[in-house]
Amino acid sequence: MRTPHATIEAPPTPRLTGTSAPSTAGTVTTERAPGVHSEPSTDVRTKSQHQRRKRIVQAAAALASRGGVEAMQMRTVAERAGVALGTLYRYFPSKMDLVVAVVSEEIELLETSIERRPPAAATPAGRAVDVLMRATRGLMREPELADALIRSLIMTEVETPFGDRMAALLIRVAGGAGTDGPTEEQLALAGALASVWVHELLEMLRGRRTHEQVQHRIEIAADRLFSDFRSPSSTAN
Amino acid sequence: MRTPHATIEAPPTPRLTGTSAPSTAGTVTTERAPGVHSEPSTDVRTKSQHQRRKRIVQAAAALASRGGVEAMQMRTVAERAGVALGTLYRYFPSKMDLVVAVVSEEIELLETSIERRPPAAATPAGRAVDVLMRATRGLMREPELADALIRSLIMTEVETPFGDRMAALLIRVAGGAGTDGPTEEQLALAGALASVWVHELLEMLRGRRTHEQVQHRIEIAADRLFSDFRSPSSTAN
DNA sequence: CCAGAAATTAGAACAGATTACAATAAGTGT
DNA sequence: ACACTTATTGTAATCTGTTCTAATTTCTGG
Repeated sequence: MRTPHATIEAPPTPRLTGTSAPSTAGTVTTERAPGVHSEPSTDVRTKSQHQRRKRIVQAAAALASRGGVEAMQMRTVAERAGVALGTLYRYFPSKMDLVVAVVSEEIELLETSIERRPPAAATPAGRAVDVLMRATRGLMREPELADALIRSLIMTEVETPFGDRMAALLIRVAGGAGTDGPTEEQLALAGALASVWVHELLEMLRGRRTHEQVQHRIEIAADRLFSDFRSPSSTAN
Repeated sequence: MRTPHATIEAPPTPRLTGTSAPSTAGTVTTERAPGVHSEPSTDVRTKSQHQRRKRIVQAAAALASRGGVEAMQMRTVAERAGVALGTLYRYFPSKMDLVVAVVSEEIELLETSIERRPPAAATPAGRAVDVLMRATRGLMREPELADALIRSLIMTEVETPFGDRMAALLIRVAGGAGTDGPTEEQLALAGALASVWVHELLEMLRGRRTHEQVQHRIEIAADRLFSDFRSPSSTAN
């Protein structure tokens, strides 16, 4: 038998030598290595490891853009990235971890895009819808990839900053968080909207919704969920 | 290469001989066999097929209750159900189909339970929360199973009556549908609540939410989403 | 009860993810 | 430069879902 998942010691290096860990955002295998102090964050042993990781994620994304997860086979990824299969597994303990890494990049792209051109709608709900639909369009440009990513994210044991991250983003654009961060309730509502979005996205990927239907449904949900979010004025803190 | 999934002809028998199909609710392989007339519903060739199917689903559920999907291996299921691997695959073209079948049973149980003891809360939202939390408790009795099922459902290519079914149930208990069925908007709202529930359930399974937190979040969402559902009175049709 | 159609079976075969391992290359501290 | 720890590489092996096949059994309609 074999360990199904989780509870693996630490990523690549993190032994007591305090050397490093190639992984940056991925490799979130559910358990922290006990006794191992902090994490020098993006602390990678060498630059070549950074690049190696990058090559891997890149190769993975490229492959996934084509035939989806199916096409993104570990052997192929390793080959394309120019690393040995074992190495690939050292960086990403499972295919899911790799997928998560790919997604993380996508989200970062979205966040950047939002910063560059913030949603302009008048109401908090409107702005939230804006963001979600922008994300939707972005993802739907590569349906195979989107499908693979979304599903994998939902499936995985791996820590998924996804929902929380999207929720935080929504609160931000809706203009919700006071100086001491968002309310419990706001988090709940934003989280709810995020999960509705994910669900609609999945339905769209399954071909059971058109872009319009998705937008409509998200609008309906957003209107209700974000109705008493702070209006665009009253920036009291 | 091999066909990844979907678009398989018809379940077990459905050729032109109009014989039958062992499968009852599962086996939703994304495509109907073209040209094949209606479906005599629960029309199974023989009773033994009914039983065989039952044994299979039963075995699958039992296994999943233990180690989750991981433990529910096709070979093992076949063995436990006392059928050949090939037969298992004839009944359920893929593991997902089998999982769907297992879930269907669970949902049926819930529906029955709801009928037997309808939610008593005063508001539509309250009743919806009642139902969802009851479902949650039921599922959480077998965490491994629940986890396996929920995830698999989200992952699969297979038709998932899940969301829609739960949405329908919610509308029913909330007292929403007029004679000509629920509104588009009601469907959207109930669907939204259902997806929030699924998400929270997942988070709970991941150990990131307590039962209370889930309830709280669902209440918050339900209050907003079901606020203008028909009040408990005015049963005009 | 017989002939043909469909189902079931046992078991081999295949595919892709994951693991194991021995040999070699790199990086580090002194 | 040396000894030592950690990474990387190749490659074989393992595990599990899925497919295939030939032989056998079960049905169904006369």
